[in-house]
Amino acid sequence: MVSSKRENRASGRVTLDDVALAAGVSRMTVSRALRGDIKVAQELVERAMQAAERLGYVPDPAARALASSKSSHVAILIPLLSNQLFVDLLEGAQRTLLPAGYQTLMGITHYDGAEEEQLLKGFLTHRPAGLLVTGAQRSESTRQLIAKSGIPCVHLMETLEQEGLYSVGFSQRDAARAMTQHLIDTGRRRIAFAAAQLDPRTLQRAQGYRDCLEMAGLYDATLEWHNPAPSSMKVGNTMFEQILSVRPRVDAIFFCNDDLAQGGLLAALRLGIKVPRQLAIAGFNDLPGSAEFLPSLTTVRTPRWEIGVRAAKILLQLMRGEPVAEPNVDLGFELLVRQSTAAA
Amino acid sequence: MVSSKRENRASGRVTLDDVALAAGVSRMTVSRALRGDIKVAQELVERAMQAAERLGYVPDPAARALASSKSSHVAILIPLLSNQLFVDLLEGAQRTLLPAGYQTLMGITHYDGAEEEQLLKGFLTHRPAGLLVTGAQRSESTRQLIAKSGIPCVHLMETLEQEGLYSVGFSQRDAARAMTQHLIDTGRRRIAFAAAQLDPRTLQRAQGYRDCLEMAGLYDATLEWHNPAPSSMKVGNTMFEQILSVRPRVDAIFFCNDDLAQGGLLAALRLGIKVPRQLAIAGFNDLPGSAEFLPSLTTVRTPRWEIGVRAAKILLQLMRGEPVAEPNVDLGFELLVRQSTAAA
DNA sequence: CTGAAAGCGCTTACAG
DNA sequence: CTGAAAGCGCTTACAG
Repeated sequence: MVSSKRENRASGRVTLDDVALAAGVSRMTVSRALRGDIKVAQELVERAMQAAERLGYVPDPAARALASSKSSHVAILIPLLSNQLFVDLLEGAQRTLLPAGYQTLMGITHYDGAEEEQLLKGFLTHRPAGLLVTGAQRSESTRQLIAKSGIPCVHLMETLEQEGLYSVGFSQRDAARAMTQHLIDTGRRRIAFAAAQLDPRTLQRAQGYRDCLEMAGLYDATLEWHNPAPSSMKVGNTMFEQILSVRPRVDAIFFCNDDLAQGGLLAALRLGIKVPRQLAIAGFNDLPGSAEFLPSLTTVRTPRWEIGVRAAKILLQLMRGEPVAEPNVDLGFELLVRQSTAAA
Repeated sequence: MVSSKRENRASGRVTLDDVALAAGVSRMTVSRALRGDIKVAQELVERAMQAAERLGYVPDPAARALASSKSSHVAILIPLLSNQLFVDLLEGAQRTLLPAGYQTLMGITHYDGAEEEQLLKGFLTHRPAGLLVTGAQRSESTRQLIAKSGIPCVHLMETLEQEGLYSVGFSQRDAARAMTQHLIDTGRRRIAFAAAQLDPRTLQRAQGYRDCLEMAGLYDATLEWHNPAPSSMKVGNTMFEQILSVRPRVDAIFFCNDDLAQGGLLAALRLGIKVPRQLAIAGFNDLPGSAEFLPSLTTVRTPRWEIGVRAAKILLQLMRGEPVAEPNVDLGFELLVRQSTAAA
C-alpha cells in the first residue's frame, strides 16, 4: 500500500505514487509501464497509462535525472547563430528531439575552442543524454571530455571516417570542387577564392578549390584570399574591392559563403563591374536572398536542416541503445547555377 | 560525522558530503556557504570554499532542482531564429544568464499562440527559475499558466504599462512614427507602408505610421500593404513590384523590416526605378547588410542585444527576490538616415 | 550560527 | 512479471 502524503514539502505535483494509488499497482510498475519497459503485463500497462492520463501525470525531469544519472537534455554546440546555416541545423535537431521528450541546451562557441570546452563542461554537469557538436576539429582535452563522459555524440556538417564516431554532413571539399569545376566549365580561367572566418569547413572548401584548379593547371596561389574576420556582407564587399584593385583581370570570384558573395555583388554594382559579363560570382550555402539578388547568385545548396534532423535521429538511436545502421551519413549537396555565373 | 559511501549507485561525482568531510563541517554548512547564505561564520565559509575548490566540487543541478522545486533553467520563448533580431535578443540574454549559473531553454513559437503554450507547458515541467517571453500578446490560458506558475517573467521587445508585469523594449509605435516623419520631412507625400508577418509589433509600427500621416493630413489607407507571409527579401521583392504596379506614383515605401526593404531595393534595381530619386525606401531594425546596400538603407536601429541583457538582469533580480527599481524599461531606438531616403 | 532528520520524485538493484 | 527497499545529491524545516 502506498501512502499518499501531503506534507509541508510536497510540491503539489501529481507524482508516480499518486498514479500508482489510482491504478492499484506499485510505483515501480507505473514507472516501468510509462517508460515502455517490456516486462510489464499488458493489463497493468493499460491501467497505469489510464490513471496517468486521468490525473495528468507528467514525470519530473529533475527526479528522473537524479535517480538515473541521466537528464532529458541534449546539448548542441554550434559556432554562431548569425549564420542562417546554424539556425537551420538547430531547428532541424530541435524539431526531432522535442517530440521524443528531449530538451535542447544550446551553446554558442563563437568558433573558439576554449569557449567550446567551457560550455561543454557546463553542460556535462547537467548530465545530458546526448551531444551534438559541429565538426570534428577540437582540442585533445575537449575530445577526451566527450569520450570519457560516455555520452553519445554525433558530429554535424562534415563526413568523418573514423571508427566509433558518428557524423552527418557532406563533403565540403567536393562541394567546392564542383563549384570550381562549374566556373571552369563556363569559361573562367582566373578564378579567385575569397574566404572569411577560416573555420575548418571553410578551409576544406579552399582545399577543394585548390584541388580542382591544380588538376586543370589553372591554380594561382595569389588568387586565394583569406580573411579571418567573421563572414558578412560587409566583409564580402570589402574583399571584392580589394581583389579587383590588386588583380583587375580576375574573371571569377568564388566566395566561401553567400553573405560574402552578396556583399561582392553589391560592390560590383557600386564599382560598375558587370556580373556575370566581366566577372562571375559564386557563393556557398544558398542563404536567404541569394535567389533574389541581382544578378541571382550561383551557389551550393547545403542540406543543413536535413543534417540536423538526421543527426538527431541517430542520436535518439544511440541514446536508446539501438544499433545505428549508418554511423557516417553523407547527405550531399546541390549546385545551384543561377545568373551570376552565366558564361561570359 | 558524515559517512563517505561509495556504493553501487554512486555516480563517481564529488558531492556535498565529500566536501563536508574534507572541510570538517556538516553538509548543510557547506551547502549554505557555497550558496552565499549569510548565516554562516566567515571561517567556515572559507574552509568550505577551499575544500570545494580543492575537490573540484560542482553542484548537481538535478539534485538541487528536486530538493528546491526550482531548476537552474531559464526558459526563453521567441518567435523565430531566422530574423537576426531574435538571435541578438537571445545572445544578450544568454550572455547575462550563463555566468550567473542559469542555462537557457529556448523555444521557438513560429508566431503561433498554440505552439507557444505547448512549449511553455513543456518548460514548466522543468520548473524553470525564470521566464523570458516575447511581447505581451498571448491567449488568456497562456497568461494564466505563467501567472499561476509563480515564476518570475520578463516581457521582451515592447514597453508595457501594466502593474505587476516586467518588460524591456522600446515603443514600436514611436519608432515607426519617427521614420514616417522623417519621410515627410524629406519631402515625401505618397508614403506606402509594407508589412509582412503581421505580428503584434508589426501592427504597432503600422499604427505609428498611420498616426503620423493622419496628423500630417497625408494618410491614405490604400497605401498600407499587409502580407501575412513571413518577412523575407523575397517577399519584399514581390511587394515592391506589386505596390509599384498598382500605385506607380508612390514616392516612398516604408518596409516594416530590413529584409523586406533589401528585397525592395533589389526590385527597384531590377525594374530600373531610381532610389532615392524617384522613390525613397526605408526599413526597420538595421539588419546585417543594410549599411552596405546600394543605396545604403535608411532604417531604425533597435537595441535588441541590450534588451536581452537588461531583461536578463531584471530576471536575475526577480529570481533572487531582490527589488527591481524600474520594472518597465524603455531602451529607445535610433533613426539611421542613409542614402535610400535622401531628399529627391 | 550549525546540524540531524526528513524529504524532493524518481530509478536501480535486488528478491521473490 | 512485480514490488519493497534503498539511494541519487541536494535543500527545507526544524531544533538547539
